[in-house]
Amino acid sequence: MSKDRVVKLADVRAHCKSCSLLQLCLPMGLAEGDLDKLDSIIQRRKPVQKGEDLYQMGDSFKAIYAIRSGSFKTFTINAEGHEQIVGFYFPGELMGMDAISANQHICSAKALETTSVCEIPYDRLEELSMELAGLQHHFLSMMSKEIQQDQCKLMMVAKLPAEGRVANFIINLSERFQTRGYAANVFNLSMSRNDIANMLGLAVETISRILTNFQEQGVLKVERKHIEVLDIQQLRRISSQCPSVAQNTDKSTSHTA
Amino acid sequence: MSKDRVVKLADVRAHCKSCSLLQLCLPMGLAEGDLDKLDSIIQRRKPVQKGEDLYQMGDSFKAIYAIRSGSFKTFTINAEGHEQIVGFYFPGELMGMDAISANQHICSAKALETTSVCEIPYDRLEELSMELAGLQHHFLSMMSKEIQQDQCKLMMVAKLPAEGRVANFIINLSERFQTRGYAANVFNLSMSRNDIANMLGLAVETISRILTNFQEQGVLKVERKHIEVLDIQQLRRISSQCPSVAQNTDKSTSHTA
DNA sequence: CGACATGTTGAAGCGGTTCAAGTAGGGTGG
DNA sequence: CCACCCTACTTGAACCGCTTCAACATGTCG
Repeated sequence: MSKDRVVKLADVRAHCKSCSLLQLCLPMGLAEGDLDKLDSIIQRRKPVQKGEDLYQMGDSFKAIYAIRSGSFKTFTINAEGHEQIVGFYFPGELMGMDAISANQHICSAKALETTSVCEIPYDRLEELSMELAGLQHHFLSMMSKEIQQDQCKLMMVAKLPAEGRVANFIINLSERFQTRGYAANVFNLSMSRNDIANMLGLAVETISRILTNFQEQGVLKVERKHIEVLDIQQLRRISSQCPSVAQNTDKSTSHTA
Repeated sequence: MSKDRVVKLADVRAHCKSCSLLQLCLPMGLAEGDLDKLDSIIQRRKPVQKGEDLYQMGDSFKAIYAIRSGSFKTFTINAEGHEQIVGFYFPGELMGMDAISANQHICSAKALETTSVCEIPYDRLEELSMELAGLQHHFLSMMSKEIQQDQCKLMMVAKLPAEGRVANFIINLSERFQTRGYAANVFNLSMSRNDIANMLGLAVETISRILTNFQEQGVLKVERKHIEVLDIQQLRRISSQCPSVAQNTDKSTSHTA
């Protein structure tokens, strides 16, 4: 579709080169020429409408997706038909990396709002990674970061009481928005209370009560989906306080260390 | 051990080519010649003693480690000095992939028993991956599998009640042992009850009680670290039963789907 | 507007934690 | 070899954080 010199004006803004997420997303750190190579394999999709699935559990794995705008939730459906949310994804983030191993998607991805994505055919990406060391490194790095973040979520859900989880969740969103150039202290939740509760392993009512508490304590201002962070320090305090639990200073296995 | 041509006798068994974990580990699917190339960059360490750290949180990232025998736990220490266990690792599995992104380890890895590892210098691995498509693909695949497994853990901890978590944990171990050619129904826990509790987000006492229950119900035979699985079907049933929770059939965001 | 989904608030119940006490291995030194 | 100690593990009972159930409030969309 790309012409060259003369015509592709309207086209341009859809390319990595002119994308504001360049520094976050897969092409980070690539030289100009290499960027073009990556750009050439990326396909753009029409926007995914709110509630629509980008891919579903069990779909064969064809591509990694980078989000340009909007947001997704990823989730699995278990035997009883219950949904378990795995994560939320925002602009500049990659989705689908969990599917490489099994060669099929193990989560579904549903748009939380009208969302646009770049589709990166995976076989082409592997090929190109053989050629561009920078691309390979950065892709591995993004997968590594995904591992890191999943492990953080695990620790949060395993160790923090309800308040801590919610505080942690808000801080995490705040930081991700900030990284993308949005305000750190004012933002909108694109996901429902139900989705938040589900991911954090809590009941919806608990989320509701905690948000109300935070508001009463002057930590947050909450109005439906609109969140304003008033006291980030306090949020951090709440999110890092373990219940009590001396539990494991671990003199156990460490008769050497 | 195998006597080969003439020379490298004692050496041979330490190489990928003759390693029984070949089909699980990083070199999976490589051709003979390529295998030698990978083999040439791998350094072998002397065994890590029980309780000794292979690496610690904050250490600069130099290498990925493949386990040859024994087991590790990985964990972080939070602000209050409490340990949070991230995972357990067994022969044929890779550790340290979470460190690529930050270029430093975000977990510590401690040997649960005397353990031997192969050290794979990461810069050499990236270089070699540029050359060998099969290696690149398989490495990405192993990272993808790590993501998958971390997400499974998250869902388990977020959704299952205590019994389900323990059942799930046992099944997971059983499957991993089986894949490695050990018995699926009889094995030893190299980690303490404390470590199990920690990873599952439960109290030690709860683990103890649940194991006792399982034994009384005839699902397991438990004797200290020795576990025998008597009724795997029942274990699966327990591990997949959500508490009650219709919670999220999600007619919500899906006014399209 | 009416209908349905989402979110909030209150009250009761329970699963799992916490606290407390006791048992049992495994290693060490006498 | 046994006595001892330390740690891991087990068991019981009280407590509490979160869930569940129920009712209501508020948006949102056909």
